This record gives sequence, C-alpha cells and structure tokens, in this order.
Amino acid sequence: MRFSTRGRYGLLLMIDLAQNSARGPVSLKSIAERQNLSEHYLEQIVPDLRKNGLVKSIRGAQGGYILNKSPSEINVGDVIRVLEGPIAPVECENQLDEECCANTDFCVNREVWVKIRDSITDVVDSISLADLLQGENKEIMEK
Amino acid sequence: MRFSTRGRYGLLLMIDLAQNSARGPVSLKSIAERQNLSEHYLEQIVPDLRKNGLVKSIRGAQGGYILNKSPSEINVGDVIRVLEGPIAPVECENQLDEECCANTDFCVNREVWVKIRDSITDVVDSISLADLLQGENKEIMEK
DNA sequence: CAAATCCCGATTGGTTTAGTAGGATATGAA
DNA sequence: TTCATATCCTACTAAACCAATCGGGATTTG
Repeated sequence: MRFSTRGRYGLLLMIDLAQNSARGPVSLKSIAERQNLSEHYLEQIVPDLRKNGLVKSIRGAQGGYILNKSPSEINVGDVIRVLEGPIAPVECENQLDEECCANTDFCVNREVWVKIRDSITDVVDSISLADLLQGENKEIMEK
Repeated sequence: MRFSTRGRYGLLLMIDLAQNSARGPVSLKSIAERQNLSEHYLEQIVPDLRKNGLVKSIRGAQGGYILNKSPSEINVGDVIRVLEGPIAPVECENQLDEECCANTDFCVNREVWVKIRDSITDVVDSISLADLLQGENKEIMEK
C-alpha cells in the first residue's frame, strides 16, 4: 500500500517550483540537483503535470517550468491524482454490479475500501502547496 | 496506491470464517468456493494469519480453520497489516534522519504522508469483523 | 488404509517500477 | 549563425512484485 516515486518526486518537483519559479522558469536540471533526483526520470513525469495544467513549460535555453496556478490553488491531491491515477485502494469499489462484486453475493468489504478512499481524499484535497511551504517555515522557525 | 489481493482475499477469508466457523473448522476449499477464489492461493495467504494469531488451524480430515478471537476483537487493520505489511504510504516517514530525508535538506512532504497514514490507520482500526457482518445485515434488510 | 485437509517450497507468466539511452526540436545568447 | 541550454518524445531494460500454479509432504478422521 504505497505511493510510487511518481507521486513523491512529482510533489517534490511541485514544491520546488513553488519555491523557485516565481521569478522565472526553473530547469529540470536544477530541480534534479536540489532534490537529488534523476533529471531524466523527472523528464518522464513532468509531461503529465503539464498536460493537466499544473505547470507551464518554456522551451529553449533559459527555459524551464513554472507553476500554472498559485501554490494556494494547487492541492496535493491534484498532483497525486495526475501522477498516480485515481485514489482507489481497490479497483472495484464503484461498481457494485460488475465482476468483482458479482463474485461474492454481497460485497461486505466495500464499506472498508470506500472509507479508506474517502479519508485519503480528505487529506490530500485539504493540503495545498502553500500549506506545505508554510509548514516548512514553521518547522524551521521551531529549530 | 492499491491494496493487493492478499489483503482483499484475506479479509474475505476472515469474514467467511466469522460467518461460518462458530460451530467448527472451515476448510479452505469451502471458503474458496463460496468466495470464488483460488484455494491454492488462499493456502499461501493463510499461514500469515495463523502465525499472527488471527486464526487457528485444525489439521486432518474434517479439519480447517477457525477464528482465534471473536469477530468483535479482530479489526480490519489487524488483517491488513498481517497480509500487506505496515500501513505506510511511503517508506521513509518514520526516519527523518535516514537516507530518504537526508536527500532534501528538509522533508516538507513528510507531513502529507504521515497524515495519510494516520487517516488510513484510523479507519481500519475502528472497523471490526463484527461491524462488517452487521453492516451486511443492515444492507440486506434495506433491500 | 484412504480421503480430506493442512503445510511448504519452487516455479512461472505477467505487470509495474524506476529508471537509462538517444535523439529531435526550440530558443536565447555569443 | 552557431552553440549551448532546454524541453520533448519514443524506446529499451533490469529488477521487483503480483497472482497464481505445481507438486509434493505431514496429519488426522472414518
């Protein structure tokens, strides 16, 4: 029951952009260095973020990526869903009448998966990139 | 971000035992038939449940498995953790000073993963097998 | 003893993961 | 105009994981 590196790296990338793209495009290379990730692997992740309107790309020299909305308008859930697909602890939870639940005469466990899904959704949709940056400052202040 | 069949089948198996093992041992074969699962695959899952004290086995003809505690004393979380490992949406959340978080100078996202983990934990540890059986009856009544 | 049943290890085919390789395209700066 | 810096795109791959299957062995009841 894990998120893959796509979600994790993607969130790091978005945070990095939130911190650094205010004054101009940020290259994947610099993000990869700061976050200690493979640039080439980020290259594979970032198109999904672009196609879904979370970041904007500027091609050519001195190009890079910038956030397409303000950090307070982007939720963790937006990023996760784009990179990991829909939040669903099992495949079938929405399809009571399909194969998965036709097996057992009554899908007792559905309740469990739905509650898990909803609780995860609540969390990721209530935290914005701005919240995370603020959290960071708070923790640094506390040091 | 999915649970595997281990957790899903295991929970079905436990529910089946909760329904059927009150009066004596239940064979994997009969569970596999009722739940429409592979008997052999269940055979691979059930040792973990036994070793962790959730079920008890009776060997030999007319043998099978029974619950080792009452359904109200077994939580969904117990079953999930035994079959899927600890609930942790990422690997590193407990080790701020280890590799994973040594990469970035500050692990901003940790907050996110901890909250997700806690919310899942809350759900699975608050639902017992007995609760699920009751839920089933309720739904059947509503029909 | 035979059948039912749990127990155990090995193997397998398919999918996913976490990348790497290599190049095409665009663009600002020298 | 050329070069360095970027994004963009399509393959490829090695390793791990998943969901089983296979083939037996040990134990107990009838």
